[in-house]
Amino acid sequence: MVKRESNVDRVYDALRQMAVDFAFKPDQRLNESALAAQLDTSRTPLREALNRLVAEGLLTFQTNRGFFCRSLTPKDILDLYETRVAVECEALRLSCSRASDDEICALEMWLAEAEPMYLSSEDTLELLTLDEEFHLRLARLSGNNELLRMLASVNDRIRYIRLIDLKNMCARSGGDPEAHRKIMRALAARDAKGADTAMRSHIEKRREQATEAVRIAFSQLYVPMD
Amino acid sequence: MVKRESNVDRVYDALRQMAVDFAFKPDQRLNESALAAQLDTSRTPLREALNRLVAEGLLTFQTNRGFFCRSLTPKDILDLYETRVAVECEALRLSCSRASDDEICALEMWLAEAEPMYLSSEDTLELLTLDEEFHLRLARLSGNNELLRMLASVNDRIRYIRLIDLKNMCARSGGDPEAHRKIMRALAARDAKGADTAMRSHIEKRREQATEAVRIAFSQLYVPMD
DNA sequence: GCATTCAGAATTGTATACAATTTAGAATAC
DNA sequence: GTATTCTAAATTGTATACAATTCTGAATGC
Repeated sequence: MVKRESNVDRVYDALRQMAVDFAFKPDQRLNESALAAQLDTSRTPLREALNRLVAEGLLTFQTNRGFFCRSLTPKDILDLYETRVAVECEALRLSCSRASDDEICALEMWLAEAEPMYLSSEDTLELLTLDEEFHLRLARLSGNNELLRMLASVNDRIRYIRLIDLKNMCARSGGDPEAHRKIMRALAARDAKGADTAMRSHIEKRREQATEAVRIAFSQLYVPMD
Repeated sequence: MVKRESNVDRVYDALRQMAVDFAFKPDQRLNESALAAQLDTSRTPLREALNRLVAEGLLTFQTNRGFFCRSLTPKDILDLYETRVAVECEALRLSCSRASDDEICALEMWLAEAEPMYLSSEDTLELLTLDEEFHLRLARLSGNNELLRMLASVNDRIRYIRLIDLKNMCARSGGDPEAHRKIMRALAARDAKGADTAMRSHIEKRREQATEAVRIAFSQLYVPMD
């Protein structure tokens, strides 16, 4: 057998993508043999990858019953949004005193370039990707890799929820394209307190809308024939 | 073969304990066959458990080379302490508005009971456990399970560093037993701002001392014959 | 001495086999 | 019709085998 690159990593990446991109339904049980066949590997490396995803919180596991797509209760969603606040606000605070003018300027330019797309795009998934990228780039300015890692992890876990939220937001165009600029202005002014306030209210607003969007989506599940 | 409980979980717990309790030296390569024999299992479930620990950040993995005990650079330590600030301060902020008087009272009583031990104990490991428990109990008052989980994860990863720190602190009795009470007083008064300040300065002081302690410990490595 | 080469040993990567357990569904009783 | 029991099928749990790769250390050349 000839091998050039890591198979487990490939399987892990593929599974992670599937989990994040809603290929599994909440609470769905994953069939190991079927998944292994689909990813052209055997159950041994597959299970190693699945175990990583359990540790990351994307899947759950029950002895003798297997791996399941993790579902989120409203409480879970609240907890995760609060965690986002903790991570992003602290990262922003650090960025205010650490990021160089050049780095801030570069992010402002990226934002200016992305904004037209953000305002015009019809593709909800693309919007979500843009939004996530802004927040990740912002967090990266803190220079703290752990905070960045945690933000990425939280993002992955609420991605499904945020997509529902954005779909809803597009429909009624209730988004606030100013929010990101406001955060950037405070950062550029090295105004840690103002940045904290702007970030908090931005995430909080998104959380409220997401909760509402999820409520609507759930209610629609009960009248699926329209 | 008769089985009553999960083997992978048992192996995972054992490995985690070993990793947290310094059974592996930094950057040490773990021998799968030896570990499997030691834990009385085979390599298949062992590797599943090891993969979980990689996802948690306690170990690292290199294709075709295996699993390694993760070592921490000074930068890593700084990042982790900053993450602690982010998580604990936000949890405390939430606790200030959410925790019931009864819960706060119960934690104050626990602290009062633990303090004599904290002041007198010679056992550094016991001190560390007490300190970790206070911080975890405090974070639990936020009602946010994700923040709690993250704090536990960070604690596990800097446990080795904190032990070095505490050993050093005991030697020169430079600890501040007032710090925890101060945080509790602000919490009881529902003073979110004061609590934030107290927590920040507490963790920051510990971080500085830990960095110093690690520096001393490292320097001692170069003169090991005394 | 120091670097390089190259078997052989040790170790990791993973497919497979089979035991243990759970699940699904038919048969039965009420 | 509903609940219960039981058997067969499906699925998970893990030990093992062997291929692929890396590591070790002796032999060689400079």
